[in-house]
Amino acid sequence: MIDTKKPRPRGRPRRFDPEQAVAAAQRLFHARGYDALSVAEVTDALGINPPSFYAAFGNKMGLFERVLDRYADTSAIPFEHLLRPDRPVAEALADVLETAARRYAADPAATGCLVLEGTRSDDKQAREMACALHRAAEDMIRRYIAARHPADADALTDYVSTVMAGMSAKARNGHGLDRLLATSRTASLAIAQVLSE
Amino acid sequence: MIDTKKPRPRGRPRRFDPEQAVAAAQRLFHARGYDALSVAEVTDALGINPPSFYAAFGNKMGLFERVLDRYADTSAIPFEHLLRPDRPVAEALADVLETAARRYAADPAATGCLVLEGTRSDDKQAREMACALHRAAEDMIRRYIAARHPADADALTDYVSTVMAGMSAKARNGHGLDRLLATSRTASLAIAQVLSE
DNA sequence: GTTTTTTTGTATCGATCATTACATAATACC
DNA sequence: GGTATTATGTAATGATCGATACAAAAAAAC
Repeated sequence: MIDTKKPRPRGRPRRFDPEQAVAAAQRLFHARGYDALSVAEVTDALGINPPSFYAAFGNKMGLFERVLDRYADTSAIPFEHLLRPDRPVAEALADVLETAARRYAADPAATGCLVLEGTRSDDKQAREMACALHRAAEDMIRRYIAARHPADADALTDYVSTVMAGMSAKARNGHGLDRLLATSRTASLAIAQVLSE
Repeated sequence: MIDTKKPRPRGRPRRFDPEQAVAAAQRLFHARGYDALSVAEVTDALGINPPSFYAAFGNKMGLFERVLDRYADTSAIPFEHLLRPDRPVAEALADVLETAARRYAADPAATGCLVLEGTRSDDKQAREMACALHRAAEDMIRRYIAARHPADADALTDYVSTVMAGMSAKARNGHGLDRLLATSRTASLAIAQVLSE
């Protein structure tokens, strides 16, 4: 049995758990967006004062970075699981869109995709951080398509990415699970048609 | 010949033309978005002081309302012209998407759709004002489809609207005319397939 | 020329934003 | 117990936001 309890650090102990705070902040950022969510709202929700916040996370961007990393680990679309080489490409991409529809509507208080919404923030740093994650996801899709349909990879990746961005926007404008699912299925028709040529 | 020059009003004359100011503000709002654009930037760009601004437009929302109306008149997609009963529905909808792609990429300094971006503002009033225009456009599309394909009207309207929202987002994230056009054409494949059943 | 009306320029308002100075409290180390 | 270390609570910082108070200026009306 390995010693799991870490030795207490030197100074005064924290009155809050940073990991738990990141989890709570993820819900807030997802619900309200990076720009609209103020540090004051975060500290109020966490029951802490600004100095504790800044000591733990540096600044608003620092917390958002932690939140994006956590989102990628816990709530983002599992591309590695969906984009498997042992299934038809069209089927895998349709599954991506359907999964996106389900996630974007899963929590009515935090609709859409945190990353996709982040790519449209007014804050340059937050935007570029979200764009980096977004680009990584797009690259996975592009490489997956290119392995078997290299000629269609770029255009189809743009299409899938555009539909996902649209579905995230629609989810935030009130489209529920049923409408998003129907849209994802309609969108998948185009994918099948492109890849059947 | 009718008297075209209006009689000079009573008090001190304005040093700027409100119509011209709305046109300039349209470019600013389109380029930066409702939330990110400050009144100070507007007054600086117009070369006027805040009191002149508020006397002419009431407040930031008042100017945005004028801008949205002007956008609907001058820069929005001409649905009345595209959605004609004398052409195939699939062709008309594909034309809508292609026209959207062209408009969203037309001005590199003001990409995407002013209305669609407005529907995602953090300001409730601005958002609802843009949503009203957006809803009107969606209703036109829905009625046009329903006239000949009533069973597909709702789902297909959602799909077209989602693709447009996605293309607007992509335009703002750097997609140029070529990529948007390719995406619109891919998206149209699904429309044709749905309506050919 | 005086009055009335409207816009202008200057200067500022209170609210909110992200962030921090500073003294105190709570812990480990010696 | 004394000291070093870290987090805390109170209170405030400068910046920016949308919006205004107020008096002077510029025109028409009389």
